[in-house]
Amino acid sequence: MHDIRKIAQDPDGFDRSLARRGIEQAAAHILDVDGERRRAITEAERLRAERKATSRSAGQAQVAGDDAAFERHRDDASALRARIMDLEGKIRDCDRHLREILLEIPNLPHDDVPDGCDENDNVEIRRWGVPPEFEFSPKEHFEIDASHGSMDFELAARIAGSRFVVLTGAIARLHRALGQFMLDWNTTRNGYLEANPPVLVRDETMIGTGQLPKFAGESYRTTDGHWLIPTSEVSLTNFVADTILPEDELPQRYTAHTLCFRSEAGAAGRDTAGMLRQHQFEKVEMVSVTRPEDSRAELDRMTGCAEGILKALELPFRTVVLCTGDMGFGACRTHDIEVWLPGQDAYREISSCSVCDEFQARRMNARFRRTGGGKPEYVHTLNGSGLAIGRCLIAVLENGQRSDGSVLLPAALRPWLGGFSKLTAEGEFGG
RNA sequence: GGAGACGUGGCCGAGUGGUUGAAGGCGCUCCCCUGCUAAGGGAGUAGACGGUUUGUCCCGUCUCGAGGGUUCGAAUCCCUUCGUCUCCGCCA
Repeated sequence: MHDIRKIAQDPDGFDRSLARRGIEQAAAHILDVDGERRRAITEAERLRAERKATSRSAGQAQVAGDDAAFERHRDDASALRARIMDLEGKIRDCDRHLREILLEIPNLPHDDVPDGCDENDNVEIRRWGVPPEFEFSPKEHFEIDASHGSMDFELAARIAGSRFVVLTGAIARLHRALGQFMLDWNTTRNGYLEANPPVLVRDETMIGTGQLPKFAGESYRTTDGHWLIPTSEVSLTNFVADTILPEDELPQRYTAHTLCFRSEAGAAGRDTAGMLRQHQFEKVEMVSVTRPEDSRAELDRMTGCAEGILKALELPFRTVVLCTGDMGFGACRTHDIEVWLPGQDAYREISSCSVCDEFQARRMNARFRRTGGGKPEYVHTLNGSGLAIGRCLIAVLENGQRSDGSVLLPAALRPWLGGFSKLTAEGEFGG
């Protein structure tokens, strides 16, 4: 959500920033409605002050036993009432209208974010690792012998439909190990506080992080009105909703391992094979809440945390800055980390780290107060995957595959795999 | 799911229609006194919005979980909603 005062200071700049994201101009309309609202407020407040004094006089007259004066004051106040209610209705309409407009306008990109339309215009900022060489044609994760019998899409389709999978045996355990490994890594090395939050949330929570009102179709809703979170960014970031934090409690860093649910509306035909894109998946998330002056550095820190996990797992990756056209609704700047998938011969997104500045904080009313005192200021919020677990499983399988159908597993996972470091072609642990 | 109770400022806690933005206590900040610790005295201590100003000054309005309503006037009455707690039922 944007600050109307900032829009008023530089309406053209606001519209220019929107244009970079391909959004048509909005400042003039917003300021029109706001002007109308202000005029109504000023007038209503004037009348209310008058009514207040008149009502007080009526009360005093009644106590004094002056019936004539009481009735006169009462009637005067009564006459003001209709005019005030009229204006209050107008103010409500303006507020509602403004809110509707503002809630649907995306965040503005930072100046140094590259312009562009889609993922083709994203800018690579670094690579790590070397894609492995294979003396055979590397397979996709679901084709590899080691995973073949333990990754059942037909069974999942029978019980749940498309875009689900049933994992069994060693693959299921490997998947679980990845989640545990990442969560432990984030708490012990990256300074995040582990949290286990609700995955069903209310409307306001989804509005706070920006999923609602505009993207209702991308998430699932229960019959009693709850939403299934598409990412635990929603739950974790809203920890600070409606609070005023002391400055010395910033930054706050949370991590969680949760299920995530996405309807994948509009993704028909994309990534239909395998478990790259599912309605239900697991993700370890990182969320930071910082002072405004610290958020940009926090984004680099967070990106580094996510990259560190891939390094520990010895998975080659590249990091890109999303262009203005490819950024999410609430972000000012986003770093995507793309892991190398030999089976696809491509880098694919496995983490997305974004700084939202005060965009989400305004929506959820999350503020802090400087140690020296003063007015509360909005915090800055950041979120990033650390990492998407299902996709990480894919990367581990595809990068570790060998010609005999077995898979070498990253050494870092051994403590979470009972000491094993290999999947046999039969899908059993070994080594 | 059934029955009931409750939601007041950083915290505790008064207050059932008229100068109550809100007694009192605690905490915190500043000052005074006392002259190591302790104790005592005084002052201050919410947010949002609008106007004014652009001087971190002033004025006004709103906010007693939230949103509506009744009334000349509501923290106080009514409705809706969210949350908390207790008892019963059910349940991983």
